[in-house]
Amino acid sequence: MTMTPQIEAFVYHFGEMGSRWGFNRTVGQMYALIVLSEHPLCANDLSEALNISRGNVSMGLKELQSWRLLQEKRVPGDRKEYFTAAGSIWDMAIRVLEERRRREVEPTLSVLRDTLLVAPANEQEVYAQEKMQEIHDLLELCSGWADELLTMPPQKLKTLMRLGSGMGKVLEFTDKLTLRGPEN
Amino acid sequence: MTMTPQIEAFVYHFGEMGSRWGFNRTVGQMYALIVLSEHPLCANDLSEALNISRGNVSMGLKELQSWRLLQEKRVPGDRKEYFTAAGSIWDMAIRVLEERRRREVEPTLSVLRDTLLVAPANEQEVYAQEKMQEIHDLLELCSGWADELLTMPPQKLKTLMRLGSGMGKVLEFTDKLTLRGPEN
DNA sequence: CTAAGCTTTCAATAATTTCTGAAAATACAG
DNA sequence: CTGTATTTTCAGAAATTATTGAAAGCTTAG
Repeated sequence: MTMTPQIEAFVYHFGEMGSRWGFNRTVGQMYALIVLSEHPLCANDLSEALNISRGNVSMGLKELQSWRLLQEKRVPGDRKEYFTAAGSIWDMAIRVLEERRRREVEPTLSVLRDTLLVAPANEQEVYAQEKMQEIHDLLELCSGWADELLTMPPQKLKTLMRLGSGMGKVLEFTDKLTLRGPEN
Repeated sequence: MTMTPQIEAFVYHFGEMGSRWGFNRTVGQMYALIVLSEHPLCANDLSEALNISRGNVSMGLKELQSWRLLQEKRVPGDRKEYFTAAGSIWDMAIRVLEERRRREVEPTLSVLRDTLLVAPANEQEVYAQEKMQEIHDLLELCSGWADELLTMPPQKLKTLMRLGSGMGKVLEFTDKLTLRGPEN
């Protein structure tokens, strides 16, 4: 397992970005390499290609699996476990978003809900609760919308995204509908 | 400056989540406290309330300003600088998203564009480039869509988000339109 | 059952990030 | 200007996070 300079460039870049996506450098590198490899890779391949210890690879694989990003492959007569990326690039994006919502947004919503149940004890808390309510409502709105989008068939979602500025027009139309709808 | 237990709970929680949003614990705490405070806070208020050094506060404020999240207030006859949150909660969300796209997605797109300009040198790179092209296209689609959404008047965006499952129906309608449109 | 081939675990260590506090720089009232 | 209040900077310390590697734990072919 050796990486070509091109592949190496992307793998290292993705490693740097990794922390932004919720995992650390080596986990990012591992995933990038797996995604770019046509054939399944085993732990040793990763360890050698990325120059990281076998133990680190093991932990990284566990992490990637907790994100449901890997597909395990077994080769008959070979005891090693091999891995490829689970699903398409689109699937990967959806899984990362789902998982991040679960890990980042839900806990915050939970804290906010708890806090908002308690009556404000003074002037200061009245204001703070107003703000927390706003944050709560915004997060809940976004979270619900994300749900909606993520469960949509990918093809439909792509259509929606490609609508571009057309979306404004569509909205003017639906605006009129929802004003007469059950909510509002 | 003392925090009530309620406010403290949220401030600390937001500190923990902070790293997910692109800044560190104390910067997250500082921002949460500023958002929840009705009155402008100065560096000393933050330093005392959060038990962090004056120097740390100074760096944190600089960081928050680079995200365009603070509004500076000056009190006549007082040399200190005071800060409040810039804009509404909604504005804050939009700024964080804008900034994150700039800091996280753009660099990746740039690396991908560069890499995709070079002809694949072998079998392995042919496959890798296919995948990188897919990633590039997805990122660009999302990035362009985010642009669209973020420049939309907030009221319109809220309407769109509240559409919920109605969006599927709207899409079936627009599907027919775009099939006849200039693209596709 | 046994032993070889892999994987996992985890204490120790390394690397990175964050934080402090004192000194330097800046801003401003008088 | 001057003197003081305030902010910024940054080298070193502390805290956190990531990584290693050796030992223990599985798994499976024979």
